[in-house]
Amino acid sequence: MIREFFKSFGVFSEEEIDEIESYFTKRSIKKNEVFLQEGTKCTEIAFVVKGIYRSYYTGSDGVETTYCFCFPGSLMSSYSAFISGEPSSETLQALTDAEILVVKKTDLDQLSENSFKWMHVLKTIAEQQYVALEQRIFQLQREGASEKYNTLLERQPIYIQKIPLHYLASYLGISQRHLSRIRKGV
Amino acid sequence: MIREFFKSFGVFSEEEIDEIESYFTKRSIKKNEVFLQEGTKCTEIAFVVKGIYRSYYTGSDGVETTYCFCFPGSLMSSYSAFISGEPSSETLQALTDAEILVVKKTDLDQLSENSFKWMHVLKTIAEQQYVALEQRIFQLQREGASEKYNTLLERQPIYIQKIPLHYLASYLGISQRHLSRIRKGV
DNA sequence: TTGATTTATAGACAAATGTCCTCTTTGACA
DNA sequence: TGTCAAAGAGGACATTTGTCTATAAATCAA
Repeated sequence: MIREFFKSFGVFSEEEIDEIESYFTKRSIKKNEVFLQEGTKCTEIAFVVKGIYRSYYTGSDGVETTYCFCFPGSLMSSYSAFISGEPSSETLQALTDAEILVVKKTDLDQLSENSFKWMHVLKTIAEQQYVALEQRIFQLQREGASEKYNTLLERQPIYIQKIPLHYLASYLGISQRHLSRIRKGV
Repeated sequence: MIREFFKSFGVFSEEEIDEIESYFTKRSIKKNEVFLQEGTKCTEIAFVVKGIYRSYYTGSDGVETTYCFCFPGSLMSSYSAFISGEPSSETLQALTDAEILVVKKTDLDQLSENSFKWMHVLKTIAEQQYVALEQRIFQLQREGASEKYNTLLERQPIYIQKIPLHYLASYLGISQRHLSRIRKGV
């Protein structure tokens, strides 16, 4: 799975992907355990093999807001904290028992500083992350609550099946009460 | 101004910046003129020297939503369209008489394919864009309308002075009627 | 200057959404 | 298995926000 992920960038040879794989260490995480805690630095990045993760941040009022979810086949980190080196404003927590492949940020930094291919891949990742966020901005900005839910149903039906509703509501920027209403079709 | 911009990445020599400058062509644009039209491909990127630009997209209902604003000292393009090569979903329009420095996308693509420094700079730009969007997500997701307006007042007071309110309202994802109420302090 | 357009405010009302609370179901686990 | 916590639905009501409309002020072009 991780091989396909790195192949998809279309720049690495089989041998290089062998080497890439060797940088990653397998780790198992139990439900509700935290991979990265708000306020700490992001020193490693994970590739999700199994399970679902949730990223959330805590407002000044203490309320937790769900920023996003991570599914198998994709990278997981507090990307802003990874980029900046500053303490993370997000917490990454497993919603189910999970399995990840972990790589040190220092390894990645070193690779990118010394390899054009890696620099290229990390640029591509940054761009992909940007495009994904733009889509969310469009949604948060112009859609009403029920449209948001329907868009989610269409584009990411797996979200609805696997994730507790109050997290989804928070992700969509609405209250759980209201999401319940929407689901009822009112 | 554009020299400072490229110097800020900390990788280019004075001579290289001379060369970079030579890729850019000056262009004047009148108020309300369009730099990039929704549905067309993004073949050039601009550095804003003077004036304010607005990026907006049109929903299936025909309503225009303001995605962001561009001020002097920063790059302007439909970044998603620039990345993907697909037709832009945004229109870039001058809100005032403006002056920009334009570079061809093909030039930039060629530079990044052949230069580690450029690849590095473009990666950095992508990351900066990501971080800025994340901040907006946080705001759109968890803040109420009046908080959004106050945050805007604090962080980007220049927005409020220079930009018509209905664009600001659209940018914040609220109606102009409501923004007017908020300003009145109700 | 004059007239037209844009910009900002605001009243009245309807619709959307949030808060607080309760109840039922489900699932985890001791 | 029994108990407890988590998850989801929903009633009642308050608040927020949107829509439609009108008006005044500001801006701009002829």
